[in-house]
Amino acid sequence: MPSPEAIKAWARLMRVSRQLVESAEEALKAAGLPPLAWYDVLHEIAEAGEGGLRPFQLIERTLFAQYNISRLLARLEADGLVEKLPVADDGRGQTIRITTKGRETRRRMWAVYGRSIAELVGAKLSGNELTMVSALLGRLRHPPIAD
Amino acid sequence: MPSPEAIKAWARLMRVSRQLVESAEEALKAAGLPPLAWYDVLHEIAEAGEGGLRPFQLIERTLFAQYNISRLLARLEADGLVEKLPVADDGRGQTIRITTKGRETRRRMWAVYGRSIAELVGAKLSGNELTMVSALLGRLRHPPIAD
DNA sequence: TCAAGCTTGATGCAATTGCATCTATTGCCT
DNA sequence: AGGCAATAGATGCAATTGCATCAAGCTTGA
Repeated sequence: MPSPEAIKAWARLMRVSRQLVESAEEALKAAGLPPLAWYDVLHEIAEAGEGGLRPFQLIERTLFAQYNISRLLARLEADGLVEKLPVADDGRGQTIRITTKGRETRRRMWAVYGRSIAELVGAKLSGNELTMVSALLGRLRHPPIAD
Repeated sequence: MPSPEAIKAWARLMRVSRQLVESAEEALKAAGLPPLAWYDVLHEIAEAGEGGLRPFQLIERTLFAQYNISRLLARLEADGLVEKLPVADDGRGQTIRITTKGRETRRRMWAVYGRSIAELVGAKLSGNELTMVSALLGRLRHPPIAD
């Protein structure tokens, strides 16, 4: 039902993305660092700055399931990378803020993760090509993004 | 360390691929069908035809870990979708062959999976654009593929 | 020929994921 | 106010994944 071109693009996307994730994950593990998922979350929380983020905002920004975020945050907290603060005007919620140790871990992860990105992607395509890939993939997003 | 273009392309790739997998997986589940991984394996085994495939060949073709293939095959066999045959000249190995029921399941999965591909990818980009995506992603593969 | 090492595939156990459900609040509607 | 649906987050339990290791069979080389 899909065109041969669509099937090929899909297959490439599946294979390449799995391969890249695996490589990056492997590099992190080899450096004795936590998995990619931790970076994603630490990144979002760090971006949020002093104000921190609510878990449900994290769910919107990343693509993790609710229970996944809940437990991931528990692990991050147990490791002292983030702290959970009660929210003044909502007794159910909490605000997650990154700690100094969390920032440090994120920094060390980026040293490895960033290098992986540079090697696996940055070194393989020109700036123009990278921009083109981004634009095309942006149209596959939901919702689509042009930029 | 990576250029902003590389980071953006990477981020897009990560997000889009996760989103697409999730959508396809959801469609299969909604249709009461097995997960994507089963399709991948059934596909490879079906391609191999009467001769079947050895598990280690499956590992080369897909990106699954050895233990993953081992258990996935056990589940497929338990469901009667594949059969394991002893190999004449290698007492350790086995040959995996798809059964009629397996072919039927693969067919029903493709009806749903193929539609997902058509909707999620085929409908979003032109044939030219799809070919371009494939070519660019092909260069990110390991080993890189031009075609 | 036979010991050492490699390949093929399975498996015990811990960690993670997925699913369903639960508790505690909050917001809304009457 | 009072009840009822919706939201925020946690969690028990089953299934899956990851890691390490194992067993069995092959291969090679002295």
